[in-house]
Amino acid sequence: METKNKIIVILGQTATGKSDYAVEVALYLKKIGINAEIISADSRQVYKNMNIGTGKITKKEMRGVPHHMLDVINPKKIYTVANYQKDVDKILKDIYKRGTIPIICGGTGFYIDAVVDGTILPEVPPDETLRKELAKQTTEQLYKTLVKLDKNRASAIDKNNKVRLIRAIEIVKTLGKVPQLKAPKSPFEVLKIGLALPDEVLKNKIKIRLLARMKKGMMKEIESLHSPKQGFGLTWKRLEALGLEYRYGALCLQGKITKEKMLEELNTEIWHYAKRQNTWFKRDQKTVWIDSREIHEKARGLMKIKEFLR
RNA sequence: GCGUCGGUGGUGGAGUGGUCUAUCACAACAGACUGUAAAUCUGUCGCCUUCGGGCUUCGUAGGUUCGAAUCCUACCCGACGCA
Repeated sequence: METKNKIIVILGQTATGKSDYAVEVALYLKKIGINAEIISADSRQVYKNMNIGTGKITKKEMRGVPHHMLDVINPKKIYTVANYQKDVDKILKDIYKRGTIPIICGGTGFYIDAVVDGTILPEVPPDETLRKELAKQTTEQLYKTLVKLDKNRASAIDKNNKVRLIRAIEIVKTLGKVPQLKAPKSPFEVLKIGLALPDEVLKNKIKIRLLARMKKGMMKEIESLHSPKQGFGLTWKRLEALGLEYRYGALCLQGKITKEKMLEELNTEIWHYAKRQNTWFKRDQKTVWIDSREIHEKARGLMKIKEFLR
């Protein structure tokens, strides 16, 4: 059995049941004599103390399967794809050394692909001072600047996308230009399994899940993240930047919106997020999609995985 | 019953004689994605289309006008006030 350089990816929109399925897969593999370890690919689950709002898997739910990339950093700090890529590369090396198989499981497509495709990101760390300076300018000015500095890159970025414009300028300032993102041959052999649900079913699941999270104490969690005594003392601004439940929860706790409004807006925002995820995932046509409600579909996924590892 | 205000596209809400299929926001749908990616950004959004354009909309029915979502009349509906 050759597992070196093989990666199983389990992806899908939020609320499709990825985490559970990943554990199922790992347990199944164990039964047929293969040890697997799960690597989370979730841009928010990397943060400590963000559990309910991110739907982080619990120790019990892991059922003894090793999990990585959960709770790796203080939510005050900004963690990026580049950090993720480096951390996971290391974990992958260890996993292969142990002779086990990695299962990358999560909904952050950008993170998954950065690892799996071996994307070469420009070696330019964020420069907060420069960013603050540039942020003062209008997008129009920034766009003009970028056109002057790197016409190629400018043509690929929408002139209204301030975040991207700033980052591009930041790269140009140290590298001279934004390097071509070569599509290097992926160092890995990858099987992507995608979990899917019909729109209406997913919308409903999102709704139910949000209410369940409220019951579990989501608001308390957000409140304590904000509190300097119990938690990390995250500013409201930071919480808002973390998005979805943290953003709207923070707005509600500040009294900027009512609880009803929060729940209503969150439902549509989470749905929007799910659709954005889908747009990303659809790009890779090789992904094997299964309906996560159907037991035989899940079994089909297991068979695909078994074949892949042969 | 009388009076006042109001009825605009899936929703909220502009527009008060021509440049109106009708600002804008939301929702809906599609898409982008080089260190914020749960973020950031774009497009479509009455109907038909051979993508040139064609056809029909602003409570309903009439009318005025070269021309009406916009003015007039009647009616219907809603809110408030007076009875």
